[in-house]
Amino acid sequence: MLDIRMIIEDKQKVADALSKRGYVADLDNIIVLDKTRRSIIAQVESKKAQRNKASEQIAVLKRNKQDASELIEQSTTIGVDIKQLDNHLAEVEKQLFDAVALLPNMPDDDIIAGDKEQNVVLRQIGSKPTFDFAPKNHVELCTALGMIDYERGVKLGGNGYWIYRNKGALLEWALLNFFVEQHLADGYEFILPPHMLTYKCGFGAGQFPKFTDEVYWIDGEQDRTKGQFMLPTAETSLVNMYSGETLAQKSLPIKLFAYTPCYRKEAGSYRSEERGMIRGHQFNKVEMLCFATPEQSQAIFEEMVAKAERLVTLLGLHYQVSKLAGADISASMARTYDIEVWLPSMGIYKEVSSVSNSNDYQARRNNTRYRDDATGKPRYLHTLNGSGLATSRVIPAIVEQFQNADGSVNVPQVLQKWTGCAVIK
RNA sequence: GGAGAAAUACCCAAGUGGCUGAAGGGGCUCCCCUGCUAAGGGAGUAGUAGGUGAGAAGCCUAGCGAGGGUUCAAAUCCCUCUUUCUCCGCCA
Repeated sequence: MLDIRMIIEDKQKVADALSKRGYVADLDNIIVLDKTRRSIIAQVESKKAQRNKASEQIAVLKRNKQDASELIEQSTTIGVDIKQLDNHLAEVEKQLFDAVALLPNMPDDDIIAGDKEQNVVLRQIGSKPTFDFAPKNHVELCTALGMIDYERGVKLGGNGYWIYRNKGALLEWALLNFFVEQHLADGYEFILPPHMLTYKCGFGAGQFPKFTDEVYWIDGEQDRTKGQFMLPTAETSLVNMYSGETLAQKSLPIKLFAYTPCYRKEAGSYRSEERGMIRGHQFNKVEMLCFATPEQSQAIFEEMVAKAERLVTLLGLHYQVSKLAGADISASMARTYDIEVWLPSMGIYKEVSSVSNSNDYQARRNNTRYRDDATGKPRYLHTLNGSGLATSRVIPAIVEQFQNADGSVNVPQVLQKWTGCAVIK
């Protein structure tokens, strides 16, 4: 949610920032609605002041057993006007709110305009592995090694589901353990949230109303605002943990991480290059989420990027870090860096972590504030999130980058204490 | 799933239609008094959101779990919802 005041005071700045996404906003409509809103408020409030005065006088008269019928009549008339104006006001406010809620976040100043093609690779770590044999893709490898059962997964869950088995399940679990261990070492708090969330969470995270139909609803067919949906990422739950609250400044930054499966419809997104575990309806992810003051937030962002990078580095994977261009940043975010691992079979770098700063966009939507020590006033805080990491993208990278000529796969050293083996064959 | 009870400020709590934006207590902040393992006295203590202002000045509006309604007037009466507690049922 953007600040309406900012839209009114500096329309051009907002329009320019949004245009970096290729987003054309009807800000004039918002400004007109706000003007209307103010004028109605001025009217209805002066009427209410009148009525309050009359009520006071009526009370005095009644106490003195005097006749108040004239004032009561007056007050009745005022009441009719108030009701009318209030109804009109509610209508205008809803229109205004909906219009502003639809606007995406403003990319930070240093974010460049344009789509994916404008993304900038900040750094590449490690190098592409070379093979003196014909490398296989992760679907072949995982199937042959009995790690993933794609066919029976479809039997159970339908298209887009798989089963982790045997060493595959062990490797998955090892990754999760590894991530948890690392985040705990950094002092992040471990959270296991509910997987089914209320509409408000989706709105607060900035995913609704735009993506309302891209999550799984378990009820609320008639009225989505009363239903529950399966979370598409732990961010949706974590970012709403303190909604409606005003935190003490000294409690910030708050650093959390959660493990949850993520449930996504991913309707129409299947491409042959996304076979296997690249895009499923359910995948495991560890998510980091921080609440920070505006002053802290940039440093926290860098910290989270560094944390995600360290996980990939410790696994020994070759990866790169991309700074996303305006149109590639999701709607709620002002800045996003992707960490992308090399997938030999596809010849591309695929995202395993996306670290973003929402600034106060989400906090405005879910009303999360902190009390500023200097002014004593509440202020919206900043929310940051980042995967750390999504396992469904990491396992393909591991099996493909660490495969041997005989079809076996080397297990990253840091995971071996959980897998109990150095090679999966 | 059913029945009942409750929700008031940092905490406890009074308040069944009008001088209640809210008694009283605790806590906290400040001041005064007194020297001794602390006590007493006094003052302050609804934050917030919104409108109008140059304005963290005034003035106004809203705000007693949330949302509606009745009324000239609602913390107080009515309806719906949420949460908590108690009891009953269900529990792969």
